[in-house]
Amino acid sequence: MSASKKIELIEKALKAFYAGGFQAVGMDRLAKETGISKTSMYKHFKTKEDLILEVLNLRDENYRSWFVRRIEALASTPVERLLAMFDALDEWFHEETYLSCMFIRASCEYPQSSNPIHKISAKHLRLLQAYVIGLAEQAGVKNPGDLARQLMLLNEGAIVLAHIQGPDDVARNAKETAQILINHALSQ
Amino acid sequence: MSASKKIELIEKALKAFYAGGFQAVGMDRLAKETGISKTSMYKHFKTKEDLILEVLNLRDENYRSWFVRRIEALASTPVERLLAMFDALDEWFHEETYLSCMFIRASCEYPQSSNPIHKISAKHLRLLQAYVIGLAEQAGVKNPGDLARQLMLLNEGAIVLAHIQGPDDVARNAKETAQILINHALSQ
DNA sequence: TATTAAGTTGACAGATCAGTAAACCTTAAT
DNA sequence: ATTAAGGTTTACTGATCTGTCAACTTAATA
Repeated sequence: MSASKKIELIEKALKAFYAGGFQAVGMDRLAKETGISKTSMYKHFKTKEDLILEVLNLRDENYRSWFVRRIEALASTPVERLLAMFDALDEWFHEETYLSCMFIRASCEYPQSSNPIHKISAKHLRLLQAYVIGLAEQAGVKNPGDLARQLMLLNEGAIVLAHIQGPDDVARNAKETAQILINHALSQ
Repeated sequence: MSASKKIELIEKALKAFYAGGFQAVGMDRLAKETGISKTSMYKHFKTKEDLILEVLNLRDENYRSWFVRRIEALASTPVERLLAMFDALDEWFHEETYLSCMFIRASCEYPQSSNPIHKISAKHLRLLQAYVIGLAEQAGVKNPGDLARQLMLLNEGAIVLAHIQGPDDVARNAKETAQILINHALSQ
């Protein structure tokens, strides 16, 4: 399979799995929706699970890249950036296709922590948290690790609530909550 | 099907679906694991989805009942109870079988908000939030709704992080974060 | 132009899926 | 002892699942 065809497959698979679910979308349906034959798919992916893993890797890279760039576009200082996290989330929540975070979805469909699909979800969260710790350090708070963990709680909670209850107000509430926590962290 | 057999089926189905996933666990496997024949199951449940809905209803009742009783056992005053939410969560997170919240799991496997399974997840969250608003009101904060939403963000965030990253420290971090938010709410 | 590489099509194997049915068994009630 | 109710066993239908294969088509390359 040519490299460009492979990327095309992964991108299309990402959309299909996100919209329909990893288990609900089978390889026959995936072939129909992507326009790529099963034989081609199995030329480059040993199994369906291998494809899912590549899909999650691509999603991780794309999401974190977007997230960082979006935050940097929305705010200039580290403190403002910590808050801008939630502005970025708000944009994402209000996308018509929003259906929670692909990694939460993956870890729910494959709940055992030993599962490679689940492990990628854990890695994704570690990388996100590392970024937030970085912002918290730049913001000059006394305990950047603590603040980062607090904001991660809000981040993940907002993602879930926006999906289950609808996107309105969730990110705004999370941002207001973050403001309180950041103010508190700065006053230590 | 006798009423007691039906409850037994729902309870055993709850365990099987929680451990393995709603879609991954089929009706044949469910029959093997519950010791109840498929013919019996279909005498009382028109479809697999009907069974899942009953499972979620039972889980909702059981969980909220346990949650309220556990919090009341752990703390006496409304403020302490708001914090004790996270002590209760901590106990749950450290159960060996812990695999996130069944409603987050359900909404991830059935992500479309029009799906009845997804709707039950939304209802569960509304009921939980109503309870927390009640505690916040009793605690005498100026904006109980705001505080309740903040604590729900922590609640859902903690549930997800405990599942994906492991249970250690998650509920404790959430409790410390809640303390900050409660103190802030009380000082308004 | 011939050859090679990459991809498609349609069929297949073996398994599992949700749901149904007939025949049978067990238990409870009369 | 008989009957009714409730449940089980086994097989079934039609569909879908993952993954593979042979034959074919299209594109790229020498």
